[in-house]
Amino acid sequence: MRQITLKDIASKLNISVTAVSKALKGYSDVSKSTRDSVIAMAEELHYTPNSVAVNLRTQQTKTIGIIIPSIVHQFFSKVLSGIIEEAEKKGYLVFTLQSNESIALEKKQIDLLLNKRVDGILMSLATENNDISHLQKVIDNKTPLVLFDKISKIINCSKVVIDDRESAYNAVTHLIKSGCKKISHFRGPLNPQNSIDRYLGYRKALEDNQIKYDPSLVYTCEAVTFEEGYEFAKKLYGQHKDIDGIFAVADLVAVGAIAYFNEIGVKIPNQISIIGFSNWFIGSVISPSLSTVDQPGYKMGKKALKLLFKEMNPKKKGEEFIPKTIVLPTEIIKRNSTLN
Amino acid sequence: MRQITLKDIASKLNISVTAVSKALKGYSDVSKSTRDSVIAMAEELHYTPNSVAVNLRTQQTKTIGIIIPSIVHQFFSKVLSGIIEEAEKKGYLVFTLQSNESIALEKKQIDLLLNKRVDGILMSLATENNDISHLQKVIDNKTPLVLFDKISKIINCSKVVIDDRESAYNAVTHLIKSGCKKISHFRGPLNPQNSIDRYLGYRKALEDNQIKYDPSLVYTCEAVTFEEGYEFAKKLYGQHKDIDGIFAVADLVAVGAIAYFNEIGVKIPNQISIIGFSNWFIGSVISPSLSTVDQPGYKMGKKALKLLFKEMNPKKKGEEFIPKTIVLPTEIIKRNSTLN
DNA sequence: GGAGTTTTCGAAATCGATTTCGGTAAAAAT
DNA sequence: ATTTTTACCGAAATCGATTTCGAAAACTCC
Repeated sequence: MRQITLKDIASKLNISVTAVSKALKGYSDVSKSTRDSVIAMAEELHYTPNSVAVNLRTQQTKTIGIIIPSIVHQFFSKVLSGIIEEAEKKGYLVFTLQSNESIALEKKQIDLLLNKRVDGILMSLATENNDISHLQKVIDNKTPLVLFDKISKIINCSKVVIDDRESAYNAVTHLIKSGCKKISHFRGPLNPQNSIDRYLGYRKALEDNQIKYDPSLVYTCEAVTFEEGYEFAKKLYGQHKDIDGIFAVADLVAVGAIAYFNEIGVKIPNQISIIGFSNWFIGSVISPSLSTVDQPGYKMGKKALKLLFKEMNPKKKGEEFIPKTIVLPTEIIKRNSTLN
Repeated sequence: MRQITLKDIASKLNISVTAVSKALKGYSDVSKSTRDSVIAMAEELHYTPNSVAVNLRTQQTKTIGIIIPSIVHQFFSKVLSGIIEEAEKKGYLVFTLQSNESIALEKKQIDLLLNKRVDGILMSLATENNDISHLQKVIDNKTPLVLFDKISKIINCSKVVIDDRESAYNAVTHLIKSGCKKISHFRGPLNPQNSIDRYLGYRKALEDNQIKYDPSLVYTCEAVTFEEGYEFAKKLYGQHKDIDGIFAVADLVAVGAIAYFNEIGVKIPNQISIIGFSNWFIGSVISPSLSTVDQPGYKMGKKALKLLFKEMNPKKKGEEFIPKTIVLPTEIIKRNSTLN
């Protein structure tokens, strides 16, 4: 049983394929009687247009591609979810790919998507990396591209981000306002812009509040895991019994630290306050619940897609598109791991 | 700047489109010299075949569709991740859609995927529901279909599942072996087969160990949330101070219960043992860490895809495909919320 | 009734790649 | 020298839908 085509309908009704196509698309140069019979026959045979053929003809596929470092990840899955839902509403389907933090994979995946002739591409980059030849390729290809969250500053395209520096600044300021005097930072890897910015926000907040920066209070999480949070909490507390605040680059790390302090009986937030980053679900169900910075994933996905659509369908045809960067606001979520 | 086509290469070299196509596809009836010049020119112009055209010609799109109830969900995102990676290796891209537990959306999405002429569809159903007309439509359409995890028994297609009944049986048996005498069950909603089976496994385990079933010890979680776990733990403990074991339909519910007992100072696992289901990440980082049943999401995704490919590419053409059901083994993960 | 207008229709081109089939020229065989 | 084989090439059909353009048919109007 093959798929029903226009030809099938045409031959059943003894008219031309042209007439059938026009009838179904509501052209004015078909008589009401043929239109009705065509529609009836299409209904009867359960005709659905072959989008592959339509795509070839119309030169657009009504699909977009998205590449994210990882799918099994609260934040990215939220972004993904937002994008897919929004795209579906506008009649677009989404190819999802995960780069697993590998630039080589990213390059391959870009090629796959371009081969599929997607109408646009959304990306969050693997790691902050200067090799952006594959991104340039997308742009040279005239395929609309929007980067979000983990972006590259040197590529000229639309972007949706949060202000990591300011968000971190606010988080640390919250610690200071609640009375912390000696604040440690469990930072992220050295390369990604996000973790650099959060680190810089941490330093700025100290500076603005006349707290001397002490490098021995900064630990670098390479993998950004629960275990790192736990281990660094242990190390930190071993060396600095008077520590009273920790700003972690991610909730998972913060949760690891909380686990350690719970274990050894250090009271949170009374003795040590802890604040994380991203607002993962886990932070809301542990004890004490974790104060954190809410990173609006779902919204980011929707915004990124909106930007992409704008670029895909310019108001005036042929108009040069001007890339735009949207900075989404974040919000401090005050829970029980910090004092008010 | 348009995409480069075979025509472009042909006209540059003053040969026919046919020759170019053949050269690139390694046909034997092209001379080495023309082949070389074609390949060189293709390289130079950065030619990539237009897969839309190829798809139309070859009548397959090298894409598959997947519909899951939710993306922002540990288990489903793991399945999704497994599927996408495996598909990519075989040269297929994946359209991801989420049904949000809505049958109406599921129907629309099926239509979308069929319109796109995907080569196969993978699904985990919204809720156990007897309306499977849309699934039948897929099968009538001769599009390969594989269901996983949340399946429908009445539809005749391949499936990948775990044995919920047996897994639950093992979980409850673990509680009993570790000394529990009065065991409560926080079950899932009444309709889904999964939660029915887990409930049945619970009853069977009690029965096989001569423990009388007491309906007042069973609570029904409608939304399967942390909050429900918390509330039911409170209710349960209010009425049955001598309760010593809880089997929760999902880790989230179990974690909610643990939160309550931690709050009121009831010792886990000494006074009450708790076991969950699914092995979500969260269970490994709370205190006490949660014993649970590991549900192999990543593996399930890969198996489901493998089955789908088998149906998509039968060894002998025209051979009738015989649906197959794979039951994946689960494993009890013993952590600190139960005694050994 | 003839000129002009409107309605309705379909052949053909197009999108880009693939593949069949027939044909020409050169090389090999007789 | 003639036939046969081999190597190489390209026109055309195909996949399914869309759209342009020309033409036929029906109708209006004086």
